[in-house]
Amino acid sequence: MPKEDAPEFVDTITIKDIAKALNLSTSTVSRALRDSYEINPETKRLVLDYAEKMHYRPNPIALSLKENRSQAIGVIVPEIANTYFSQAINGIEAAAYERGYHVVIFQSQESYEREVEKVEHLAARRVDGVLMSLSSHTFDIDHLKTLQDRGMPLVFFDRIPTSIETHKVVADNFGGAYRATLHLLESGRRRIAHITSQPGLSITKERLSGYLAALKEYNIDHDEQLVKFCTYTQEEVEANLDALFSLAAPPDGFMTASDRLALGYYGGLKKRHIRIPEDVAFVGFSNLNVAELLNPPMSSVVQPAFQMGHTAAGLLLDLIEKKEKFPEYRIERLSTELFIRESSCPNKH
Amino acid sequence: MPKEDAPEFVDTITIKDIAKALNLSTSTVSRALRDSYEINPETKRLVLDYAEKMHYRPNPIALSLKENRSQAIGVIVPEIANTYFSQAINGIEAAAYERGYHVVIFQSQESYEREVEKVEHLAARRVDGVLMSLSSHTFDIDHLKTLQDRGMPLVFFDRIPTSIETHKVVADNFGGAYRATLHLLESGRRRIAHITSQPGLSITKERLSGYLAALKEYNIDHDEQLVKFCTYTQEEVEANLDALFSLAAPPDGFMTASDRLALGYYGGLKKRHIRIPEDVAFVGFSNLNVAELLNPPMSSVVQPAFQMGHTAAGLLLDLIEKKEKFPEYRIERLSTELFIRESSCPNKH
DNA sequence: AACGTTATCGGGAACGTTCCCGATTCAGCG
DNA sequence: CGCTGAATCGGGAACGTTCCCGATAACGTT
Repeated sequence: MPKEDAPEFVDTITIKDIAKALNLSTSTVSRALRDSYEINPETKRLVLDYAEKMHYRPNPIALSLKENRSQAIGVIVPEIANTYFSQAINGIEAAAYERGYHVVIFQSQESYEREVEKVEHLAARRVDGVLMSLSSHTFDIDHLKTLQDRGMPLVFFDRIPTSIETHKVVADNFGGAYRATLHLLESGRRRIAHITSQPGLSITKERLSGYLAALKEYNIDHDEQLVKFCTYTQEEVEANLDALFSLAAPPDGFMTASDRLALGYYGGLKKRHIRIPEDVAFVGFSNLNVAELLNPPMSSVVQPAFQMGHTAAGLLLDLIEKKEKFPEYRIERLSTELFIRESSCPNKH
Repeated sequence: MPKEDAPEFVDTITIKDIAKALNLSTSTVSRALRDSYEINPETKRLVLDYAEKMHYRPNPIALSLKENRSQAIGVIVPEIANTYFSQAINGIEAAAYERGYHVVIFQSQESYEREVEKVEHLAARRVDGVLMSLSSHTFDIDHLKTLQDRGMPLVFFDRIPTSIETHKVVADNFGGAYRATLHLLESGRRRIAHITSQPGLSITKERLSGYLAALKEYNIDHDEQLVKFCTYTQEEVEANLDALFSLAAPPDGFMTASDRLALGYYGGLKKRHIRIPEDVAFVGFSNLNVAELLNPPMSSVVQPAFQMGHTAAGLLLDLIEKKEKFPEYRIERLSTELFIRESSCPNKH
């Protein structure tokens, strides 16, 4: 629907204006600006000086139209207001910046519909590639398959799908969960609850496996009542805590996935006056920079978020610039680190 | 530097392809797609069906080139990995989304040079408007003045400049600081340190005024040794704490601005085993969602970050769409809220 | 029968840039 | 002296879309 409002007259100068002013052709100006060898040095100077004086800036939109690329990569994350993702985005931005690309950030808000929508948008905007971390409600990934089939370079990080062939960057979720659980077991806990995200997500499965592997090491059977798959509402936190603590054998340890869940349950436990670490030991899977300042300081498995974003973006840019003839898709697994703090220490005194 | 690599063949269909396939002209197809009255309903159906079948999506880049606008607004914030800003961005995204705009996010990383660079980029990319929060090292704002002079709609939020006339959205920094300081005074503290950001920033000045106004209420003179202007390094935290606690009369209360500073000094105090609130009472100026889980729970002045982003984006879009003939620039001041928690309570027992 | 209307469509310019083809000049060569 | 070939520049198409201006036919009106 065309509006009748006049276009903004951001007094921007074009190559055509320069040509007219200097009595040259647009081709000559264009070549002078790109420092082509077939332009007289004097003419070059003339053009360059005038362009400088008039603050000429090439129009990237015209470029995009011509070259069919935008020098921009799209990023879709579940939410920005999450320590892990904002750190990862920092890494992405750094990598993109180093190689002359822009970053366009979208949020799926953990919603499948929003995600599909954002993917459509990015495709329409002709970004040169897409970096994704799946929403927790995404079970069907046809939208991403067709995106890739259409030739769009695609790289996943953190929350990756299993059924798409491309580069993927993940943290060592298995190892992190394994060591965290083992740590709880070593400190004498035997009823360890695992609070995690949607069962469909890759990270959920890997962390669950790590958790189970540690239990097996201690010959402890998998009690399904101790594993809670969560969305992110507060009511759910309460309901799950109710369920857990009305068990005949309530949990004496918590191993939670993600920043959000860790905080939600940390708060939930404190509200119920369940003491940490006396009553239950607690390890989060989190990138919070305030873990140490919490009450008590929270043990947690930390992912190399910045690094993950950086590598993911690097891989995507390689794909875009076809550094490799036959992209042998690989999966980068970056190691996690377990920080042990008071929340999981054996009772003091 | 043109590369010889073949352009991606994202098999995307254009209006020209449809025209060729249906033996029509591009004009007809274009009009059919826009549901023009002067196109035969049958032809319309034909075109629409074919377009649907072939997944036709208009090329926004071509549109941008023609209309000289991008349906996108640019946002420049000091950093994304900051609770306040990521919340504000959420608000911006929501408002933009409601009105059919995209959001392109850039970080200045608290650096003046980066900020100038990002502003240049946004101008070159022909965003339809810019939303800004100044970096802490930005003292000269000529880059923004010329941006505005060139006709780019511009709205500031949070960290606003004084010498540019446009819409601005801020929190009630004065009121927040005033109430926070008053609260500390009421609980008996008399040597209240104020830790704040760079003196050049608007928010710094306003919060300082609030702090001073509260002191005046209690007839307490302004002791400049108690006010620390900070950048954000850890060494600085230590140095400032050293200075403060080697005073003849060390502080018995802290009123800090920003998430970063609050956390830095909270941690610094704890590391020195200075007890909160016994030795010093503490109030932060922060949007941390974990304030309650800290040790001890941290009192803080909370800004309506989401709301601020939302209104700022709304004002910008009004400006872009020229809803108002003569934009009477105004400054929206949203109220802050003081949450009192244990960190500033009078000694218990 | 000549003309105005209406409905329906096509041609082509324009947005800013690059690039393929030429076109012109002029020095130097045989 | 005519030809080759650098050196230097211009014309115009193309990217995908919209829109102004016509063009054509089939009508209905006097």
